[in-house]
Amino acid sequence: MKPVFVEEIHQLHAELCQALADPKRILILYALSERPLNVGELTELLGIRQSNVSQHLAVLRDRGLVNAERDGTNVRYSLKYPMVVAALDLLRGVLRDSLSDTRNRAERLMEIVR
Amino acid sequence: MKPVFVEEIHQLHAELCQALADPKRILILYALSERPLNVGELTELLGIRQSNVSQHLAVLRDRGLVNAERDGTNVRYSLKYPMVVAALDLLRGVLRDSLSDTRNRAERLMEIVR
DNA sequence: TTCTTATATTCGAGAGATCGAATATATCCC
DNA sequence: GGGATATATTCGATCTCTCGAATATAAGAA
Repeated sequence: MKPVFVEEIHQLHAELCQALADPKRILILYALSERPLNVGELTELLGIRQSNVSQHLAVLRDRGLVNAERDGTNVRYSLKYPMVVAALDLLRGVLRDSLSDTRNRAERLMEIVR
Repeated sequence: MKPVFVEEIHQLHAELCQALADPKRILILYALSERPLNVGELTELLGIRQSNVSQHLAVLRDRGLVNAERDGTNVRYSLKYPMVVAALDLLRGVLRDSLSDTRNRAERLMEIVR
């Protein structure tokens, strides 16, 4: 495998992470991990403009992370790879540890300052 | 827990993902998962400017993903949470599946077009 | 066809990310 | 102290992201 392809893999890998790098898209993915939802339901859930929801869904579609199935006038979105949510869960664990570390460090510093 | 805090968690979660959303930072994290490295070694590995490496390391530091330990004139960086690389591995798996799906779809389409 | 509802796309403004170049800081050695 | 090396930061240009507003498309009902 040529180095140029290796770099392209890392680019795609980064673009996948980029798709997760927005709080609303994270919410969308977690919601879809429960059950498929159409755009209207997601719009109500997120409490933002419908066009904005569609824009975020377009990002997730571009990255191949969701399926879109038209059902009459609705479009039903579903999660394509549950592993994405597993990855998000791992990162949430990292976040928890990181916050805990930060808090403990702050507490130690407070002891010294007191 | 108040809704405002829930939203802040999703914001932090997204910021964590954002830290992974760059090919060079992904390479840095994978390299550090093998062993701690100093800035010079990372610069050589990535083949980019030293200032750029420092900038990427600053992002990872800000998000609390790496430790930086000064050793004389060098600074040794190490991975703080191996789970981050586990999450990257999961996403790489998703990427592989996604590419495989795309290829298979293209093959089926070629059958029809032929 | 026209009307209505659901969803998608386009556009432009503002915010944010990335880079190289230049400069600053920190440590060590003399 | 001064000089050398390693790393960090700042600055400005360019690019990308996100949003709301407006508009476009698609399907169904009348």
